[in-house]
Amino acid sequence: MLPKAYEPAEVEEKWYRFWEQQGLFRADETSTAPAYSIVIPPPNVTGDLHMGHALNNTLQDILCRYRRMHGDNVLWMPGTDHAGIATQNVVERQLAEEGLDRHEIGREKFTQRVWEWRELYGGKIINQLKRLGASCDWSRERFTMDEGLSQAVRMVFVSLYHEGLIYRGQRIINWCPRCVTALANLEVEAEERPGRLYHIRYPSPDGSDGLVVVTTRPETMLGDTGVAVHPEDERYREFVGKTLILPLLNRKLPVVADKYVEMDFGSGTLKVTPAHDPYDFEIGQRHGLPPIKVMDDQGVMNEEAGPYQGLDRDECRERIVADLKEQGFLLKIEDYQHRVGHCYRCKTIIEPTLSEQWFIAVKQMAEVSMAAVREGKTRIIPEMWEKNYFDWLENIEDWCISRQIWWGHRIPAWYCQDCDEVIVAMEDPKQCSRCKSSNLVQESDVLDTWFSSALWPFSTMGWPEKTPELETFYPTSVLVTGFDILFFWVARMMMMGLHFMKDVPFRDVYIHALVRDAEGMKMSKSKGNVIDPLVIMDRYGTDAFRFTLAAFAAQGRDVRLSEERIEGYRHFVNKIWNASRFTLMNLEGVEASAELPRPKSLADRWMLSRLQEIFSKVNEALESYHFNDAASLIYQFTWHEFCDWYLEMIKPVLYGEADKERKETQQFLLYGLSAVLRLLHPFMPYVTEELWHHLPQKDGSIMVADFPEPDESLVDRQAEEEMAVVTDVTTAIRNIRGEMNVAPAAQLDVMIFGPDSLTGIVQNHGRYIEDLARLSSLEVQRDGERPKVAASAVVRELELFVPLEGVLDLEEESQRVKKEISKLEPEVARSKKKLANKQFLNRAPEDVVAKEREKSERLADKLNKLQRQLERLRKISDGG
RNA sequence: GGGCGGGUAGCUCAGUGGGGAGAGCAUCGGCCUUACAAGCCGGGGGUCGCAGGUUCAACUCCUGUCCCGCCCA
Repeated sequence: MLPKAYEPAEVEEKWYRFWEQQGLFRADETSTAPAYSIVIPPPNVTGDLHMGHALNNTLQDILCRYRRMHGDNVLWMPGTDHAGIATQNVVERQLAEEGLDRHEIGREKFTQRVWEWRELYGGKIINQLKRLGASCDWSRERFTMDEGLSQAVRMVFVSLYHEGLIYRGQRIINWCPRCVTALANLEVEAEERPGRLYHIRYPSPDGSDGLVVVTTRPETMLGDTGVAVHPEDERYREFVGKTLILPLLNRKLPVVADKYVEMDFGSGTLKVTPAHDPYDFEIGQRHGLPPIKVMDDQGVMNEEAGPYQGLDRDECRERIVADLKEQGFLLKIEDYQHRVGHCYRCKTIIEPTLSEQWFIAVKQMAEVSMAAVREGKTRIIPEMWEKNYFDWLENIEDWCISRQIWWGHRIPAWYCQDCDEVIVAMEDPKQCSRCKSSNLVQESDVLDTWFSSALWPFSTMGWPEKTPELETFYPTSVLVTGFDILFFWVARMMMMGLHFMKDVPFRDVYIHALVRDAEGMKMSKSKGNVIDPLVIMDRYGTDAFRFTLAAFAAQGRDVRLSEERIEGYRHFVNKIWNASRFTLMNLEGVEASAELPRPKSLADRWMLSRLQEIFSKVNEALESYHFNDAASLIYQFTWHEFCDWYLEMIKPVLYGEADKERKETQQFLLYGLSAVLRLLHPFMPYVTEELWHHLPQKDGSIMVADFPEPDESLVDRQAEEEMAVVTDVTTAIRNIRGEMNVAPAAQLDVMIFGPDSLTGIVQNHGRYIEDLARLSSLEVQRDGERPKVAASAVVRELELFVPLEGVLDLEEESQRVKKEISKLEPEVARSKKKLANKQFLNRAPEDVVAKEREKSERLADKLNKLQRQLERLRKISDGG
């Protein structure tokens, strides 16, 4: 017999090992079964499993297990991402603890250290995914820095270069002085913060007032090479073409007219710093103003900064402000709220800087990627994200892909030291292709990590080789991910997939929400509101945790997680456990039969019929990514139909003497439980597997059992209708029992009056009612003398009486009936009013009117019956 | 400034091709009834953000408005 409560810790590890040993996660690239494939969003090797991963992978696992049970050939491709900057930061910190920095040990030693680090800790998150129950095909695990994937990266780079889509150029890029690397525009997070507006006077050479410029970053004035005004600005027309003097450095600055200048902002003038602002750079290009870089890579002022050389950019700002003030050039400082770019990895303020970097021209690929979604080759679900996808791709700018770090795919470009030739090739070149010089130096930059991630759906399957995996599993069925990487990753995979595979990387993109804390705040270490999934799994079991995530994963809505809710679903796991325990205790001598007999009893007919609807709705929900609907359907059925009603209804049969009847019901009980377990398996893999093995003759894994599909022939409307009468009557009697404070142990006599259509049902299924409502007798008549001292209720057209001679408090019972009446009256009134409205009768569809008539009659009848009962009570107490 | 999402029971959230408002948790009353007290039975609780409009009929459609969150500039 099963223990009284489910202990997750004892079974989880056992079954995960079992699945792996049985090879149940393995995909077969040669199978002809329908293929279903998902590539995992590769977590960072540096990472620990957080709530985002837990949700993301739970949903993927649900889909994979569901499809597997349908007989699909499922590939869930796992792996990790080398996470260039993040990983490099981790190892650099480690070095710092040893008093070293990477430059001391050199590039080769450093990357070796990173690999060592990866060997030691890189498997951590993989094990955490296993803990979650993820049914990935681990035999195919990939890493973005693997040999094969690196080959794919190189192939893509070389191809795009030769197609002219990758180029090298001088541009204003986003520079992180802490990470000492360029970043893509996407990798900069704009953050609102309080700053200041400095009004600075740039005098004319003759010593007159000149113009006042306004800036939030006074230190950049050291790089100013001009001042711009709007060509239509009357105020400054006379200055155009003249020069001004840059304070502190006494540089001559030409005044130019450019439409980019906003006349209404500040003074309507603009200091132009072409080397430190993207718009200024463009203005500089238009007017021949040279860029002057005034900072080095660490954000320290360089020799161009004159007396300020060697100062850090923040110190420099202070000094400049002080100097300007002292020399009378600073006219005003205002508080000003503005948005400042921060590095998405280290939160340092980004410095826009002129720099030579590698870029991908993405406009064309963006067009193709938009078309693919527009044409429905890839669906984005929920649809609302399509708009974001389009907006971003429409406004896309060239992607800066070079990073000045060491950990990553080194750019396969070589510079000839003798003739300036750039060589980009699949094989490392020995000599210059133009001048044959062997004096070649490889580009030291590596590629943006997202460059390799963009290839993930096909690089993991062996591209550029033509592999059976690609043949079978590309395009993948669905990509499951959070909206935060829609641009970083999804859009870029679309571009690369379409460009190199000539087909979309996935048919569907399912975008799920963010996991937040119970207050709706994003979880973060700095806020200290992080809930650790591993702790949760220890405390409540993986199944309860997964089910909670699924139950809250409503489309388009964030998941607010709190432990209370997880605890609630742990109760559900336990409920299933105990329902199984009950079943197993009552299955003695039953064998799992291949063929089910036709159900005869109401309980069996009803339960089977209800199951069919659940099957069809759960399938529908999972096919359309409505995880929460699927979860709550199963929850509702299992708890409130299967356990609360069905199991209670069949107890007398199971405990009874009638062998044939019992044997039959046992069959259905087993079938019902098996169905529930199979429905639940994608959500709760562990407990369902454990229970599966306790069922008679279930040796295999539930992982490969059939997911239930509806069988129309088992749908039994009549049984459902009759059951509704039984439950309504039962509930009404229980209600009386509760409201009248009748001891639960006391058995009641009940009399029921009403039309044959209903009394027939009550009569036929009286046994259930007697049992469920604990009756000593149930008398059913069409009509007759109503018992005098009795509590009553009206159920449909049935009048129910519970004689409570000597027990009944007449006043209390009158109050109870009155309460019923007062609940009913407004409803009756509303319905009558509606039917009195000619407009309604004329314009509403016939069936709606008919339904309203029927309802009105029903309510009126019920009201009438209650009023008669109230009258009877009054007579008794009057006659007293 | 532009875009998107949300405002439904005390809390967290479902729900709509327009036709009698739902769940879980919490709460109240009664039960240790031999699967489960992590349970069972019963009850209470909402003018569906606000204001207009369309309609016989609006939580649902339209317009405006307020509040909250996110994204982009």
